[in-house]
Amino acid sequence: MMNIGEAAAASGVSAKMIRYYEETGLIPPAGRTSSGYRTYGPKEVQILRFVRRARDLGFPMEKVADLLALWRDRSRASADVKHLAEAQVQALEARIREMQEMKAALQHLVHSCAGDQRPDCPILDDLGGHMASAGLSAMAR
Amino acid sequence: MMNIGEAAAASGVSAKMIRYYEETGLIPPAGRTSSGYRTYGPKEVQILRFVRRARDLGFPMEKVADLLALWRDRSRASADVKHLAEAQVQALEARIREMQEMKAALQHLVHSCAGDQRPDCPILDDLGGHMASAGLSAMAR
DNA sequence: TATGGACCTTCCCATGATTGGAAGGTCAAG
DNA sequence: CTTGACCTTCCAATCATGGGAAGGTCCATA
Repeated sequence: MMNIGEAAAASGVSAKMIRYYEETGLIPPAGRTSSGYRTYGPKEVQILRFVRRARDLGFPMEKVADLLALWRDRSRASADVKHLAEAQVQALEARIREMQEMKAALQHLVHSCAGDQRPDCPILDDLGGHMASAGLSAMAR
Repeated sequence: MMNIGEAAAASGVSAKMIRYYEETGLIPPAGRTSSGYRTYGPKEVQILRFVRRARDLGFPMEKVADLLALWRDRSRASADVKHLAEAQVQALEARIREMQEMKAALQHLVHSCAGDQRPDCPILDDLGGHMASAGLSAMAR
């Protein structure tokens, strides 16, 4: 049995976040010693690592909760899990695409800027431009 | 002269955010009518559009403030602006790379999952795995 | 001129995930 | 027995944004 600090070190989740996950119900309340310290065993650490890894993979907390439920449910079909993961891949793809569009637009501006001592700068001209800038403005951020 | 609602419509920045930008000092305080309404002219709307566009391009607020300062400074060199924009391109590239790594890791898992009725699922196996998962865990999110 | 509705004002709250700190209790080693 | 490193709870801040309440203003129409 470990205390919260050891569990944090073993799982890669900070003690602060472990308490937060418990408070929000993502993970079940930890056991307590007679003096009130939280206790964690290997199983709990594994759950924490699960959460950590899923967060690393970009799953929002809500989806992590879904994954945890599937993980705990021995009878679930792997198709359910695969579906969640595929949705997450698509969410990542969408965000990547968005950011690539931003980058392309910005690079275009960078390339058209002399970058010397003169004050003329197409980048600022574009940013302050009088046109509606409808294209990029439509991008949800 | 427009009121805040008209300025919001003309700039694409919500009234809420206009007040917030003013409060945080990103933009100077707007003029007021005798009854306390904020007033905006074409110049102010242009500034708001500038902010909006820069945010669309992924600039964090802090960098937007830098860009605004350069914009207002008639004597600045275009190199300064270009430098900021290049840094932003690199920041975007780094984030894109991170997310592509996440996506690749997740796709790898998806491909190795049968996705049928059986409960065996490499995705969950990996997430809860006993290994340290050092590689991806090192990725800052 | 009164009234209604669409606007404005300020103020507070919530989000999501995380970090920080203060005040106080506990544990283990010296 | 003291010291320092841990633990506990509670409260606050972050960042950019949205939601809403309570109250004032503006304007068109009845």
